[in-house]
Amino acid sequence: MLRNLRGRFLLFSSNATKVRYSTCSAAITLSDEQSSSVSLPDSQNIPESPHVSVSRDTRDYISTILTCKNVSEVGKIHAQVIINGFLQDLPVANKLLYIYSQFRAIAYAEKLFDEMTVKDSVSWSVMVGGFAKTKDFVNSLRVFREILRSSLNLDNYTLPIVIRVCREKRDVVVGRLIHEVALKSGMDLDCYVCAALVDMYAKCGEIGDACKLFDEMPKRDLVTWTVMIGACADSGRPDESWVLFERMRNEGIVPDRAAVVTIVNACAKLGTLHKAVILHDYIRLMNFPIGVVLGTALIDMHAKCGNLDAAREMFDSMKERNVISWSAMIAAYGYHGKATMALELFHLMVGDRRLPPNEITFVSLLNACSHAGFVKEGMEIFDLMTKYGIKPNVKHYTCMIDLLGRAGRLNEASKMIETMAIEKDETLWGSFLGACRIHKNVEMAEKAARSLLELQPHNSGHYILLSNIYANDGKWEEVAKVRNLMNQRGLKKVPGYTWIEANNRTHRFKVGDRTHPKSKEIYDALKDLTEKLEEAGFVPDTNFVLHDVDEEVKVGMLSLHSEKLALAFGLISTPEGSLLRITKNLRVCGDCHNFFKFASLVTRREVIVRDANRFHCFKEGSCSCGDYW
DNA sequence: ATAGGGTTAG
Repeated sequence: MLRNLRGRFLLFSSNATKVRYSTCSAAITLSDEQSSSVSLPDSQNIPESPHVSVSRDTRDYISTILTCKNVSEVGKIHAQVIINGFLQDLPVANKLLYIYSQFRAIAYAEKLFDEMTVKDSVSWSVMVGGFAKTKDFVNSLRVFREILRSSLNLDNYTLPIVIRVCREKRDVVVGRLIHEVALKSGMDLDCYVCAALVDMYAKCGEIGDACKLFDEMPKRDLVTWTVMIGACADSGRPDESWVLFERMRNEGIVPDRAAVVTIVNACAKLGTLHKAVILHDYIRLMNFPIGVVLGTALIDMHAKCGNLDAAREMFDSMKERNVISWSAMIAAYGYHGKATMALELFHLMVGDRRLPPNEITFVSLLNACSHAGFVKEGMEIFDLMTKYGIKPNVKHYTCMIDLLGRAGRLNEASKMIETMAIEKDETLWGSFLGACRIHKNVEMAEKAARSLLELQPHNSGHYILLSNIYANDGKWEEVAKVRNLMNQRGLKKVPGYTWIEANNRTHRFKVGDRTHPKSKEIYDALKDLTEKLEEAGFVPDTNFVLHDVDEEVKVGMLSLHSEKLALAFGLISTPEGSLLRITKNLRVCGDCHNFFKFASLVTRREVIVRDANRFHCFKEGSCSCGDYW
């Protein structure tokens, strides 16, 4: 029978290559040997010859194919389909194609596809999807191009696949081309296609196109809303995610788990504690089962909204945790300045739990060490990476440069940069430059700045940093040069903003802001506070003012920093002794950091400041970061 | 018969 089958099979594959022949005959051999272990209708009655076929209908075959647990089982059915002459039956053949591609057995699918004498748009679509599933984007798009060249019509099933391929490749040029082709074809694009397009544009950074398409859609379903909510969060507008989520629910659409995870993620980016509380209450109310993914998202949200205890509570309550959950919790301790807890958790993870860490776990850990000034521990962790088979990438090196640099070990940091065997990026040089600034090393700073301006000539932050360094060194000519260069290139300083939550509302301040209705009271309170702090020993650090002006003017400018205005506002508009939560889009400057320390002592207030990438918890005159700001 | 969205760093 085996010979019989193989011979029959070869008739169907006259153009088969040697490799293809061997793979397929192997499948048939396997299925033959295992026939007794697979339960199939009529399995005892496999005919000796295809001509004495016991006829089974299309639906029978399809449901049998769907019960297959692996490729060899499919191969067995495949053989029967051939024997009984059902390969001409398109639904059956397409289902076989589909199941092969689901098992990522793309070679089998391809061979079957080549053998099919009749194909329809489903067959082609399944092939496009099969290649996409195995991340073979080149072939996926190749098959799609063949569809375009053929007389087949485009359909709403193939389009989402290829659009997704463009998303994965971050190829908005091809993505837009496909969009245009689809529009020109005159077909109606359904929700699947539009959702895929919105997502593709958003992930490629073309948020304008994503919004436009979303607004113009006649109908939006849950996935479309979810995609748009995520798109807003990814493009730095998590406040809009929140609004969209409410709008969606007002339209009567009930979120599912993926939608909830998306909004939790947006809320993490938003960083507002009261919204985090509302959202978690809502999730509890709706009785959403909290699995690994949602649980991990909630850990991250609570931590980034400043509630480390709630994050830990979530972590402890989870029945199942993966590397991502552990890494999220380790990272949370890290940016809250609790390096000891981060290290402890890591040792529990790799010790008792025997869970292998990944490269992100190590970024989180190294970051924890640099935030807390744990130089020795950081270096140990860095060495440990290789033992887990993880090669340090540029992010790990950046943490190390940060760690060494902040600790004042600029020579070691510099040596590390020189000897590392990987390509250096702007974040790495930026880290080094920041350290040079803290420790006022002009020569090293110049070297870093040169590399930086070469890599990113349009990032104004680098120019500011360099001119600050020159200014602090009294090199006013150099300051002017850098400033001119910035102006020539049409660059502006990124504005610094500070937000503070008070009475469930968020208030925003910028330098010297006078737009707030309570402006007068804020400035009075700030003046009053500054006097008290100076009595307690606070000395303004004018190193953090750029301009070539008198000391007195510099002090005046320092006092206008947005974080100080926000602090003053918080003090007068919240009950005495209550915790203050402040967010800044850039890094808090050294003078403000010191100011907040004194303020926490004098006002007996705990202040949590979340800046560009870290939390600073000020309490009784000190900060959780131990001044490794 | 074939299709779209969700978790950790920077």
